Amino acid sequence: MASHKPARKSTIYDIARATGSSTSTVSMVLNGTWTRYRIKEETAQRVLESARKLGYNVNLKARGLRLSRSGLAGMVLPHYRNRFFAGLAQTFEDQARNRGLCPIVVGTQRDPAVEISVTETLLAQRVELLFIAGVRNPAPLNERCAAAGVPSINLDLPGDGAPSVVSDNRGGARAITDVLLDKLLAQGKSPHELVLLGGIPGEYATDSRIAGFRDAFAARGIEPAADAVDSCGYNAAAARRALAARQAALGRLPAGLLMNSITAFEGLVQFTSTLPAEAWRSLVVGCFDWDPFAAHLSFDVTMLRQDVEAIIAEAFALTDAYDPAGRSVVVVPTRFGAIFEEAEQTREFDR
Amino acid sequence: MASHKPARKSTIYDIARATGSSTSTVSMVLNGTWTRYRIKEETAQRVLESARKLGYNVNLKARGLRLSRSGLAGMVLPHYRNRFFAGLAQTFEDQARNRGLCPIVVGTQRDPAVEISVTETLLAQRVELLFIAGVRNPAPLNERCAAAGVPSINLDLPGDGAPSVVSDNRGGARAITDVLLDKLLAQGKSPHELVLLGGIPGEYATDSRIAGFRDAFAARGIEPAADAVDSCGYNAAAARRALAARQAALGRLPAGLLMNSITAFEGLVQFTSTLPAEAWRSLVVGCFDWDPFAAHLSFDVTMLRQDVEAIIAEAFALTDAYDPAGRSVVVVPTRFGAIFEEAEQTREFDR
DNA sequence: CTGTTAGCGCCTTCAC
DNA sequence: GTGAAGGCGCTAACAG
Repeated sequence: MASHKPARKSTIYDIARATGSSTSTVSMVLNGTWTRYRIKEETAQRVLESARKLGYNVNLKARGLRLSRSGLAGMVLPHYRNRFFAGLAQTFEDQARNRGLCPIVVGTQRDPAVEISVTETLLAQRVELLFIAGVRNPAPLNERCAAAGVPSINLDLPGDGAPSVVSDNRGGARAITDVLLDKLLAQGKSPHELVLLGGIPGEYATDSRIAGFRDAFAARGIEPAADAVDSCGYNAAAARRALAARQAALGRLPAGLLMNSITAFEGLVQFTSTLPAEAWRSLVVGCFDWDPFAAHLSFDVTMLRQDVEAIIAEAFALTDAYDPAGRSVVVVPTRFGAIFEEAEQTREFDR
Repeated sequence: MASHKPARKSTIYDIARATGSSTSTVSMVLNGTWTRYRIKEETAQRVLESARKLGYNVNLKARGLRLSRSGLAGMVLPHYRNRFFAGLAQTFEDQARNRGLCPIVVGTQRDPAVEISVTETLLAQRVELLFIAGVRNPAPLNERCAAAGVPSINLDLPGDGAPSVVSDNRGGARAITDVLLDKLLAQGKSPHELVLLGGIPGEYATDSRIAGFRDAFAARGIEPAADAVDSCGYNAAAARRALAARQAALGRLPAGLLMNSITAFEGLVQFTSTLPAEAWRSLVVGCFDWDPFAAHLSFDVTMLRQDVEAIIAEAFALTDAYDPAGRSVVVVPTRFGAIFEEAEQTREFDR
């Protein structure tokens, strides 16, 4: 029974010929609109069966061409290597499918050239909407989408080129800083020991987090140390270097550390792994973003989690009532919790 | 300058009209084939400029329809939450782009119904090839691809429905078991203490790993303990339960543990975190798959890494010389190394 | 050197 | 109830 016809897929013409009916009849039956056109039940059955027998599969390109609707939903992100982006991709796929769209997500490696070319390809595929996450500068992408009349939404960073949905970085930073300050005080340490490490100066998320960090101090009528904020970049190596510098200057590590990304946190872990336990045992640590294993390291670490479900849901909502001229910014709360709570959540995620 | 025409994208007709030339001229110019047809330089420039001005963007659906080539490459996988799948996705995207294809990867959550529907959607989009990873049973998917005349390749599991490329699970298991046995002996412990935990009986990867595990023992003229292999499933909760049972029966944990997945390893970490350090401090642990943070837990753990680059490269090679009747299986070596080596590799991955 | 034309596979009005 | 016809945007002959 091996069908030896891999060359050409069967079309509605084939099945029209096979059933002795016309293409429009076949089309109607296949689209379920046949009841409205009172096509004979029997004809419909014949068509359906023939379609199955011929291994028919709609050509969405042709349909899309005709209907000028592709049924595609696009998303670009830098990579899948942290919980935030992996979660965004996952959730996007689920929600897109629920809406009858075919999700197509592409990683760009934070390379602006790739970002552009991917966007253009997606546009050329006629995606019906595009979500953009983790891009340094979304403006050129938004612009191309606008020119093509395709709604684009920026995730996790606001842009002037399109509506965006962002997490509440400032509020989250405020909350986690509060926790760390309390822990520090409980240890009898000075609030001035608390340091915010990592991120990029001028970048939206970093700036918001710095503001939240300061908010927490201000609420207590105090100020962070003059050198409390070091936006040394997001990666592990940079964090290691920054920590080494502090250690050299201070003769030890600061008592409290708020790391601006899971990769910066990784740098901390790498750095301390070269040190005796006494050097870091009682550190008070916080981190933006999270990782299931990080919860089990020998640190007292509080991790912040972004609500990817809410972010994607808001983004879809924005496309539903898309205003090409609108520059709205929707803010979604961040959540944080004890490390074991986070670990629990991981577990259920992976059945 | 806000273009208020989001409704209709411009087509080659628009630009033909604008430049007073014909659609074929425009098409040739836009496709770069115009030199071959000796179209006047000046005309070409005029077309190009007009295209830019009108914000023209090819409709790949129409082109695909005409050429019956979509330029799309598809991949399905369960999720992005471990290094293996995230790496596969990443590498696939890179290599697909290098070949001038637009990668489209979709997560299925290991839900067979989703797997089927995603495959059909991808086929309907006329992907030119489909890579299938982490599916319980690829046969129905392969079948649908074959019916549509689309090459499909199974990754990491062989199927009788299509060619496949798998990692050398048996060889890897053999190698890592050797390492663990040596460590155990160095501690003066019995090889019979070594346990292989996790995975699914009858599943290809699990079975190969069990075979490799036994190989390592056989090479030394010994045999694992009768209850050394416990294929309790892949998830953390199952591993926790299995460990609890061992602990109850033995009064302590076995001295050597080879975990069959990163999630099972997570179960081990969760379980030991409820125990005093003496209970696990000197455990000898190995793990299939890896995680940057896992390398920094308080365990002596050896992790196995699958070569995603090689897997994807082999898969593309198989599609190049695709034999629809072929059932070839390409085996790619696994690598493993000290935990710090792995950590190093992570770091460079994330710049 | 450039324009005309005929589809690619599908859907939808409009006759019959 | 069903068939014929037009066209979505593009490309590749084939004529000029």
